[in-house]
Parts: sequence; C-alpha cells; structure tokens
Amino acid sequence: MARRADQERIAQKREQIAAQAGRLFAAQGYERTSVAEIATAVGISPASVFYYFNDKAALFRAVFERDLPAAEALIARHADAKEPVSAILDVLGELAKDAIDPGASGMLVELLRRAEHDPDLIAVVGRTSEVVRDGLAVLIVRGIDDGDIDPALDPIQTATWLQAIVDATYLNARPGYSPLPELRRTAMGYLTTFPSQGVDHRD
Amino acid sequence: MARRADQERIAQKREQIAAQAGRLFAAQGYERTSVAEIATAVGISPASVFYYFNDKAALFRAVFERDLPAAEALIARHADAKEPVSAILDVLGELAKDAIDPGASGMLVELLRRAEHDPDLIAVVGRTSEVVRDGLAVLIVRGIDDGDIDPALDPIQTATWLQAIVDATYLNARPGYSPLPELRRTAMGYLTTFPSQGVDHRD
DNA sequence: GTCTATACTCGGATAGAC
DNA sequence: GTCTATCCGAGTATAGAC
Repeated sequence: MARRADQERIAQKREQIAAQAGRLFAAQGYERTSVAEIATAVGISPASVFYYFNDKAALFRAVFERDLPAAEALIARHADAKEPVSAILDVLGELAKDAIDPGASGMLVELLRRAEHDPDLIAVVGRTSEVVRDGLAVLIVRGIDDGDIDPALDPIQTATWLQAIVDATYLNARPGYSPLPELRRTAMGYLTTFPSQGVDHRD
Repeated sequence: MARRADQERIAQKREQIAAQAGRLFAAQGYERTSVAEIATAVGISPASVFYYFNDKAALFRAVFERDLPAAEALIARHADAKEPVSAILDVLGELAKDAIDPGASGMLVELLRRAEHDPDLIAVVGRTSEVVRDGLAVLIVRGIDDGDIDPALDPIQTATWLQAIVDATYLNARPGYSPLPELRRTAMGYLTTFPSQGVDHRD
C-alpha cells in the first residue's frame, strides 16, 4: 500500500514540475529556460528535478504527454454527431480554443522546433495528432456520404490540412482577438467548395 | 574609389556569412548553431564573424533583411493585374513556393521564436510582411469592387489571415509533396464563399 | 527524496599580434 | 582584416551528505 501511495505521490510531483516547465518553456523557449529556473518555480532544487526526470528533454516531452487523453475525449465526444460538417467545425474550434491563451503560440513553435531532433518527442505528439487526424477523417467520410463535403477530397489528407489550419490560428493569435470566425469560414469554404461552384464559367 | 570597392567587398562578405548562417540556423536552430560552426562553414575564424556583425542576433537578422526587396518586387509585379483574385492566388503561391524547400519550415519556426524577444528582428520582418499584407489588401479591395470577393470581408484582416495560411503550408511541408493545391483551394474558398452560398437553405 | 556543492562542457565575445 | 589564444558566464548533470 505504501508502494501505491508513493507511485501516486511521484506522479503528482511529476505533474507539478511538468506544469511549471510548460509555462516557462512557452514563455521563454526551451534553450532559454534553465532547469534551475524550473526548480525555483516549483520550490525545489535542480537536483530534485533530475530525480523525477532523466534529462531536460524528458521534461519537455512530459508537457505533451498530458494532451493525449484530452484529444481522445474530444474525438469521442463528436464521433457520433448527426451533422458531420458541424461536428468538424466544433472539433476545430476546440482545438483552436487554446490559441487565445498567450503562450500557447510559443509552445507550438517550441514543439515544432524540437520535434525535428527528438524522435521520442515525435512519438509522443504523433500519437495525439493521429487520434485527432483519424477522428476528423471519419467525420469527413461521413460528410462526403451525406453530400455535404466535396467527394473529390481525400479524407486523411484533408484532415491533415485542417490541422495545419488550426496551427495557423495559433500563429495568427493576438491578444483580445479570436480567430474562430476565420477558422470556421476557412474550413467551411474548403470542405464545401465544390469544383462547379469554385470555378467561374462566365463567358 | 578604393572606398567604394571596400564597401562592396564588405557587403559581399556579409552576404556570404549570412547565407551560411541561414542554412545552419534553419537546419539546427538558433541556439544549437554556434558562431564557431558558421565561421567554419564560411572558412574563417569566429573572431572574423564578429568583425562583420556586432553579435549573433545581428547575424540572424541579416538573414531576413534580404527578403524585403524580393517582397517589394513580388507585390509590384502583381499590383496591376487584371484579375485580382487570380493575382492573389499567384502571390500566395509565390510566397509558399519556398515551403517545398526542406529547412524553410525550420527557419520560419526559428523566426517566430526569436521574434518574441528581439525587437530589432520584429522591425526587420515587420517591414517585409507589411509590404505583402498591404499589397494583398489592395488586391482584395479591387476584388470586392469587381464583385468577385465577399464585400463583408475586411481587407487588412483578410490579408493578414491569408499570410497565416501561407505559414500553415510551411508547417505542413513534407518532402515530395506540394501544398499549392490546398493553398489555392483554401484561399479561393475563403474569399469567394458568400454567406448566401455558404449556408444551406434546403427545407 | 531532497539537499549543497561542484565537475565539466560549451559558447559568445574580446584582446592583441601580425 | 584576419588570426590565435583566452576570458568569462552559464547550464547540465552528478556525487555524496543528510
């Protein structure tokens, strides 16, 4: 029983450290944030941080390991929606919700940069983004079946592109301004612009 | 005359150093690229690099100072186009062209990171992106006047959003795959989706 | 488990000879 | 202008006491 209690306590401490690390990484960047700084924010010594995490890179990954359950819940919540297109817009809106938070943009940028040379990190965020991508693809297929989405679109490729658009909202984030209208209009226009509508045939 | 020759020689050397720096920053990131490494790539000593640039941050900015003339030329080239919408798509295509180059994505990410705490860098890239944004806005206004673009759209805000979409193509870049079709379809859908078309009024 | 103290490495920047 | 040599600060990670 003591064993179990210890495990939980360790998990809590890891969570606490990861939270502070995430905050500081987002605000200052990975390299510009020292382990000593994170330790101070938590109220422990640098050495203690290394007791809970093997190295600094593991600390960064921990921040994103927390996202997977949230992504799974989000997709599950909309999987059985009656209106696929509407569900897609809702999912995108949820994903972009954090974009309003200043610092979320910084964290995305930091993630993209580090993902290029940390295979373990790629694995962590890859799982999360696959869950979202596949969930969106399923909705796209249903939207096509319903005749609401252009059947010429490839579901997986389109889902990937929609995720990229969400990333764009993060990059475009500014305080006191919500990118949701642009996002919805963009996705809507992309999904439902049938070739016959998009091209001008006047003569 | 000797004075002029020297100036040109210095400019050439600066250009040479900036080119190597850009390549390495894109591939490895700013902090992970040492000045010594850049110096080696050019074939000079680290001290010589500091003869041409005050510090490492100035070296990074130099990479982007070269973009302004190109942006001005791009906008000027399309300013008098007969078909505004078509011109906008062409401009976006040109902007996204570099996205195919592996490493361009890395450089964008690096830029976004560093821009947050280097005011001088913000000034440098700000000028370039303003030129593009204003150029696009002018085309959008003309597209609205022609009745090809939804008049409900705010030109400046829309131009800014289109730039964000271009950034998204960089993030979505993968080798052997061009994001141009997605980009064109997205912009087209966004600009020309009139509210009366976008909403389904079946009953 | 958490600390203090520190070993070790590395990178930016400068001094001063040539 | 370009070099060699070097200073200095910072940061990761570890050793070992408690």
